[in-house]
Amino acid sequence: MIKTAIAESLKKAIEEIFKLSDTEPSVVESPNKQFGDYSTQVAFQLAKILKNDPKKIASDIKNALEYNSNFERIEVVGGYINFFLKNEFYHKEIEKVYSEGEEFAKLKHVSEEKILVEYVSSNPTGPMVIVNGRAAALGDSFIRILNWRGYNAIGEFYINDGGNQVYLLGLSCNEMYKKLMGMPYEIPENGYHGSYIEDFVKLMMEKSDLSGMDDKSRSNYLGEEGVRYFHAMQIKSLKDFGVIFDSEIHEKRIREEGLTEYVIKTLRDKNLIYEKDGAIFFKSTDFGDDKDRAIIKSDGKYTYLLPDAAYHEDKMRRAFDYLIDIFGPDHHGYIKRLKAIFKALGHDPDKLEILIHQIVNLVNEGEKIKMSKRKGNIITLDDLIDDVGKDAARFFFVMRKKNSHLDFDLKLAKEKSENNPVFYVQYAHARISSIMDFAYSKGIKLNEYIDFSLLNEEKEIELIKSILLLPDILDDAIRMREPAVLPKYLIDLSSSFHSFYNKHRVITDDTELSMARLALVQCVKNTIKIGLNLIGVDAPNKM
RNA sequence: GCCCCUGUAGCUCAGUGGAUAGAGCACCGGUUUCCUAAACCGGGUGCCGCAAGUUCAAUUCUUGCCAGGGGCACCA
Repeated sequence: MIKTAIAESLKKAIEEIFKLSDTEPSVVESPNKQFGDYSTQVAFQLAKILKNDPKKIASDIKNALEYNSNFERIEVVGGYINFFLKNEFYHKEIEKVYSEGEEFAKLKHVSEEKILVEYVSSNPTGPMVIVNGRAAALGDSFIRILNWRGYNAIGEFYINDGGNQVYLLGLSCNEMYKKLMGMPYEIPENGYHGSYIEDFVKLMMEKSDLSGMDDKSRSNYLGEEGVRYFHAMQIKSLKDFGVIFDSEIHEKRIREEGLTEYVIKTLRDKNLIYEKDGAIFFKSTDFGDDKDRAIIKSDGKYTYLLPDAAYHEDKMRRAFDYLIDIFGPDHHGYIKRLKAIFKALGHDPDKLEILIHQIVNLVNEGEKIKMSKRKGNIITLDDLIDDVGKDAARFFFVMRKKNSHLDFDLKLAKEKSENNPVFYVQYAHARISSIMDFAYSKGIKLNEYIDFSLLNEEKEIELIKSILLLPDILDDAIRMREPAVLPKYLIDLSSSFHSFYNKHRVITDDTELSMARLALVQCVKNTIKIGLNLIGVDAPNKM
């Protein structure tokens, strides 16, 4: 917010002196204290346009700016303009933050746009695995941040309960049933092999009499029931992970409502499909794809793309203005064809944004754990939560940028308590709670007049600066679609706090100063709590 | 063969056109009669994978190459 204010006044000054209206001056935090609090290199950019010495331009701008009472002074070094802010500026700002309390940095209605974020959407054929946890943490945090900053976003889970995998799940379960009954069996190669299949079938054998059914009806039955069972299991895991979806959409419903037929008809009317070898192909190459994609197989069954296209049609019919899909790395090749068919259906492809996150490797004792869903040796999200806790898991998943290949070291995470950043941040919060309790026991309360101008120590100003960054950080997270900036910020903020704490006492004999400092750490506490909540991590008062 | 991601300190990673490239961990030393020592303070490391190009300015953008990971269906 400070940056944009400075940028605004720069823009004004530039307009005045040089009659240039379309410059967007970038203001950055100074890399070094000797260069002030903020600085801009706009003079370098203007040098080219104005064909003049950046030094001269910088000092001209400086002269036009000096009326601003927020600045202690403005210095020109080379072509850089460095801003030194008065402490009074920070006092005013922290007072505002203080009055906002736990609503700090929260905005109302910056946009009327309805945003739909689809994420996780794992097949209901087994438990949640680790990589789903990454998608869940990423999507949920992103939605929370969007809404905190005044956007209108909801999260949705798409349940693939209408396609081939339901059939395969049924087959696999039926073969498992036969195995458990001591009959000859053969689990299909591309079927599901995990021990969770056995658990499920055993449960079903207790619940109902499967022996009276023939293979086909038993297979169908187990497939249908299995999808329900595993979906419920997944939703439960996500809930334990702090992720709750605003909406769930069933592929089955999409099919039943005739949306798939609508897609076929629309594409046929536009002459965008053709038959080849008994299958129906969509001309995705017309939209930049590498090759045309089958939407109906020669056996008459739909490929994944067709109902998914219908699902996206459904999203648009529900009057969303902007769609974001968060997919795993194995779906990157799918982006082109999905966007292609989305466009073919008459929608603006710029309204559909697809984000890809990278894989998660589990590492233990320095060795990667090889997992194979097919072979059934998987580690589930539940296992991870049991192992390292929800808070650590969520913090870690979000801490890395989505494009990084995340190595999740289980052993380290388990024994982590001493070097785990999530504890570092939570500890700062708990520590402040403790200070509040102490202050209360000394009869100091916060609801009286606070004189923030008493805060002039270097550590105090640094702490205020750090607090004031939150709105910018959240907007960065949104702009870059990268919640990762938030945990990083919280670590920095906590570090500033711990450093302040070790140098200065909050509660002293000086009541006025004690109150000002108490109010300051209250702001830190609120900021940490807000930040942690936005990534789904608890902010404990005691540790 | 084609496509995607990554390559920065011993390790894990920030840094999405600007000043001397930064944190944490690990390692060594110091700090507690005092609000939580899960903390703080001090100590040092870099052909920013390589090579060209664009630019006043490149770790950042472009291209090529090298290395690691992932993906290339009438699977989902």
